[in-house]
Amino acid sequence: MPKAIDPSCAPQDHLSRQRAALVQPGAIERAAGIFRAMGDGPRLRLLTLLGQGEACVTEIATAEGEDLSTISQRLRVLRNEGLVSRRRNGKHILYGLADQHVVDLLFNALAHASEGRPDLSRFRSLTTTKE
Amino acid sequence: MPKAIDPSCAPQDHLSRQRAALVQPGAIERAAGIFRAMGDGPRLRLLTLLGQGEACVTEIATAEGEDLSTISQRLRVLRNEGLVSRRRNGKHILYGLADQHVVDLLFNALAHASEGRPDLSRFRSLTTTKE
DNA sequence: AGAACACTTGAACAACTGTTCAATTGTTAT
DNA sequence: ATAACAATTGAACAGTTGTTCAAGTGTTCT
Repeated sequence: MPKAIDPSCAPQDHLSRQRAALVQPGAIERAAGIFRAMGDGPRLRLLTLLGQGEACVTEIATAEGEDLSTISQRLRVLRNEGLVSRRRNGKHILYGLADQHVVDLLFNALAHASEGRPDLSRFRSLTTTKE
Repeated sequence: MPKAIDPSCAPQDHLSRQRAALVQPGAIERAAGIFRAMGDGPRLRLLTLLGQGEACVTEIATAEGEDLSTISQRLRVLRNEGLVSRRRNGKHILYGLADQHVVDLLFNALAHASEGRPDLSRFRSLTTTKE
């Protein structure tokens, strides 16, 4: 029974799929950097915490039960990818989520990762939308 | 001039910010896993390629100029996080993006990473929406 | 000015990750 | 059944990453 059941993978089909430049290569690398920064449990927890509003480093450290240095290092990674905002307030330095894009990414991934949809109602609203 | 300019970081404020259980802890870990899988240039390129439609491993390998094994390993990581779909077609195994969530994450991050907005018009439509 | 607080940084070390290779499985064709 | 093709797997090695520590910067208070 010599029947062809390989309709979508003919040899010439392979050649036709040229390496598409759908997005500029730099964009992919930057996006990967963003994902890499978010691809760490402790760091992602930190972002969700900042999703509730701005917080200073000490505040975050006590909330997470970690020391200042560790938190500062995690924030550095997030900052290098432009995921968090940073402003001084007296002695303290307040961190927040950088923009709505970050909120969306967080929201999207958490929604995907949660079967019984979580309560993210307080999330979007507190994005420090003040410019 | 002894003026207090530290309104948002009083000590009692720090204590009030309880470790919020906005999302279940497992969800954060899973989301981190997803981001980690996407946080690698070659793997992310692979996802954008699959964003154009299903492709078999050989096809992907020639498009990327890599060998089968390397591509297969990358796909394994993506598969472990549920980011890609997989189905057999004759000799070949066709991979695609798992669902709309993945498309959204990709779209979102690429949009964030691109200043001069890229042409992603062909992206959303070809999501292998067939179940 | 000095002391105390808030945070950052570079270096070092352990843990993890990506690629490659060789061997293996599953499918189709002869 | 044997051969050829398509893809997967485990192991090994190199490169990367996260945490911790000790030392440093900048700010406020007295």
